[in-house]
Amino acid sequence: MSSKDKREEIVRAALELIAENGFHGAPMAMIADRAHVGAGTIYRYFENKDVLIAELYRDLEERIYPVILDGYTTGTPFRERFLHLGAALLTYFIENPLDFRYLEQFHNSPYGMVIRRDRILGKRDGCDVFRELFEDGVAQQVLKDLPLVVLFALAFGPLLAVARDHILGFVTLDDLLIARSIEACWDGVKR
Amino acid sequence: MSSKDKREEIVRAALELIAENGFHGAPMAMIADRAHVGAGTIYRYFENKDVLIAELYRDLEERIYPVILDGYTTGTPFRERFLHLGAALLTYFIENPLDFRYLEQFHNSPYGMVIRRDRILGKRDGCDVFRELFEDGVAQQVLKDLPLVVLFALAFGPLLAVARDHILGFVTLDDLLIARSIEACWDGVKR
DNA sequence: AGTAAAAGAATGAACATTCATTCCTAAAGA
DNA sequence: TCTTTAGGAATGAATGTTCATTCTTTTACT
Repeated sequence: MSSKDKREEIVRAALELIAENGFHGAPMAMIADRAHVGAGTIYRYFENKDVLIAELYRDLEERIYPVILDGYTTGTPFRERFLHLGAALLTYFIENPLDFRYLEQFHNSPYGMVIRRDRILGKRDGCDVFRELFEDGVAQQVLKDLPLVVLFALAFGPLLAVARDHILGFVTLDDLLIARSIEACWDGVKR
Repeated sequence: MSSKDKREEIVRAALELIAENGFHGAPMAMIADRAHVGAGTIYRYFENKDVLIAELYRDLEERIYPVILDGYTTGTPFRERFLHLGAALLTYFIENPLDFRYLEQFHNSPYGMVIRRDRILGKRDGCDVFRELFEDGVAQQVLKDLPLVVLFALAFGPLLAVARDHILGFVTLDDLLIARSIEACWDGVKR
């Protein structure tokens, strides 16, 4: 197994275990076992568990980003752009439940809070399509006249909640339900 | 200190620490310290940590319930009832951030999942105002024709997201913003 | 005094991390 | 070509720490 593959095995194993059982249901020894790797080997690739968790998050973001931007064009009307991103995101989560669950874990942890805080209070990074889109929507007066943060909450809150319910098996979303859910998110933020 | 008080001190300390630092940032010894109680004493009141966590949750529900039902009447039009419950809930969370944070922790843990599953997939208990309200709204055709679970997600998703952002200090909600946020939730679910 | 409650030190299990050792590969020497 | 040998990679047992829980001692009440 190449060095690259080994790193990927570790990342995959960690993602699975953390998504399924949370950070504390994923001891390093268990991650090592599932990756078919010695416990010490993980530390050749990641300084410690926190670093592993953080890099996992970055890997994930990089994987998601191109997928939801596929077919996204800044030229189309605002509503269409919104619906595109929403549907793409929701679809991605439904097709990659482990990714979703990992992100949720990460989000609700001290690690995630810091990132969220940085992102919301200014610090720019790759993931600014959403910010740009929403700022645009406010400027064009197609969105409600509310603080950006609130608009984010109104749009992503229900989206994530719906995704969670699907992934936990409380409801089964087909393409129609996905589209109608995103429309509902739109109804929440549109002026 | 009476036996009742001691139990309450333990509950209060546990709530604070868990809300602030998560389940794993709240070791029993620390809870004991903050409650001005010996570590062993906790075990006179709660069989183990899991039981403490679960009872804390039940205590919390019992405290919230009467507050949000205050002034709620089944006679008024659907929209009003929805707005009342939404605003009451959001206001409660904003006034009791520790309660909110604890509930979030609980929600995103194995403990909470089980409860959620039971509640959604039938098993009735005290907290059925919401279910009744929503079933009513579907029957009256004032709500979108979507599965109940999805309607819940559309209504509570943004509400909780907004509460979180306020409590984490990403935005400051005043009465107007609260009202407008709930209105937006309403826009999301109304037909 | 006798009993129940409280305290906090002791225990042992779980875990992240380290490190002495083994394994593998590939270059060097014959 | 075959053998030796260095150097990095991998391993997993050992370590030290953190915690929930238990146990023994101390305190307070009747």
